[in-house]
Amino acid sequence: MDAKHPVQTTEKTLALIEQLIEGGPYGVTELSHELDMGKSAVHNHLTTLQSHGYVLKADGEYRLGLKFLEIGGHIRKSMEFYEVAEPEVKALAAETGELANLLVEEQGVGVYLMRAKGDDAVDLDTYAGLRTNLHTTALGKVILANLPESRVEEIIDQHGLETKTPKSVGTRDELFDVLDDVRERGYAIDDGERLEGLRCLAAPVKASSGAVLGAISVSAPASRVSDEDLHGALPERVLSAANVVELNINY
Amino acid sequence: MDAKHPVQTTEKTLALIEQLIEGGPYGVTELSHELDMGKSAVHNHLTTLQSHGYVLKADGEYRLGLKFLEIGGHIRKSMEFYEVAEPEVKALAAETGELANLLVEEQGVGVYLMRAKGDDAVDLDTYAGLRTNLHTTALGKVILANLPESRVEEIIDQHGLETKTPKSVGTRDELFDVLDDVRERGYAIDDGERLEGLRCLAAPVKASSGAVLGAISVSAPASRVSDEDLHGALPERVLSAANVVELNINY
DNA sequence: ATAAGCGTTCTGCCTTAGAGAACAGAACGT
DNA sequence: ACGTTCTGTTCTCTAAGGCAGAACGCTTAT
Repeated sequence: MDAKHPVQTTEKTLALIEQLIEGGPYGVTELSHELDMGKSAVHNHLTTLQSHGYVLKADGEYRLGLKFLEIGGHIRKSMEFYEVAEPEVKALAAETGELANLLVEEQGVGVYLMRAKGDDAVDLDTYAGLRTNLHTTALGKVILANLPESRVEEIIDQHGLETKTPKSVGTRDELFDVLDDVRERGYAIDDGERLEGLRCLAAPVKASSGAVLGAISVSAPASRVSDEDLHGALPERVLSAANVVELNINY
Repeated sequence: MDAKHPVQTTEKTLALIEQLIEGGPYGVTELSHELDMGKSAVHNHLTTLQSHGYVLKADGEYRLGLKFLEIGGHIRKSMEFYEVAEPEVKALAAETGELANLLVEEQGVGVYLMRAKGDDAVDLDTYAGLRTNLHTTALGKVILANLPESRVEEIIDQHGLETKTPKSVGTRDELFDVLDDVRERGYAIDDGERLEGLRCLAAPVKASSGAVLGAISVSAPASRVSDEDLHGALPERVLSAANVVELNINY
């Protein structure tokens, strides 16, 4: 939703921050060209951000500081869901030896809260804070499957069904069929849809109200996950982890 | 350093964000009282932040979203030092079974980039992004010891020498004596200074230029770290980890 | 030396942020 | 059902201040 009465000055500051995220470090002149702002305006914004710790100057160039990490870390730490789930996800990674992930939905997209690597884990370039379309991962699908249908429609309308690989779900009907399966099974599977050769299994974490809080998954190369595992031992283990989190949250 | 020509509108937005960090979720009216701003101003700022994903509205209340985690994660991931050091710190935690940490200096304070927990690790409430005064931890001391003396003076002037426990260094002279020791030994020790019963050992990671990039540490309860360990096997292991990082960074 | 680049400062016009009032809706106790 | 009192949101108008553009000091290249 767009703001009815946006604070334009703030939007300029945010545009500047977004630019610094993309590339950088930047000089004042460079940024002023990039953003179509006067040099003085850019300078004023940068020094303001700097005095509050959001931006640093080194060798005459400006870049973002670690204040964003501090704020992000603080926000994550204040989430009960994260605090309860974190040890379970780590345990899951340690026991399976693979990559375990924790995802929540925010504004219709998935946000990774953390990942934990087991001894043999593949090294995807996911990281805490990374956003992903919900329909492209097992984690996302298991969340979509537990949202009201109307909300799913909203999310599709807003974010589309952009597809990463030929195997991905590409149409609305296809997605709803998949979500039906997920609901029936209780977990979601991604067999090479996001990344060729990568198998992924996700289970939902639900509050006592039935609302979905997030999802837990394990990702592993297909070579190490047999078809039997994929429908036997693995879902059992992931569902059990999700269940422990549910119990700990709902006391 | 304060901005010469601060963008006051941006400062109001930042004040609002800082307030949302502290507590929340907040309503518009509540925030307008807290920050001495009109309701319309608060509302305009909040909706502007919301439309850019920084703030979320749920049940009529506003709170910060995970965009900060995304930005922070992105910034951290783009730091070569972090990318190289991260696997070493994890290995250190796994091998020792204790808590391993990674810290960098920014604007005169220490910022934890990550922590990794071994099987027996104590659970301190540090987290990625957390800030700490440099003189209060082994990590910080090992960084101070590798900065130019003039810079150390600056940092003390700016941040003081506030002390957490009676054992901490409390005076300028005492600190410089400690830093001399650290330089001589090559690593820093914190024996219950920050937290009673907690022993901590830190080693610096330096660029080929000699500039200190950050520090690696292991924290463990005193009951599990004998005096011999503290000056024998443990520093050897931590220094080795720091050394590997140095080699990987300097190719 | 000269020039061309940078970041920073300055000034004054004119955009615009925001106080305050008005409004719509929800949540109360009566 | 009713008025009351919260809330978040919209509106208007004017004083405040953002910022374009010019000028300045500095470093680096020619």
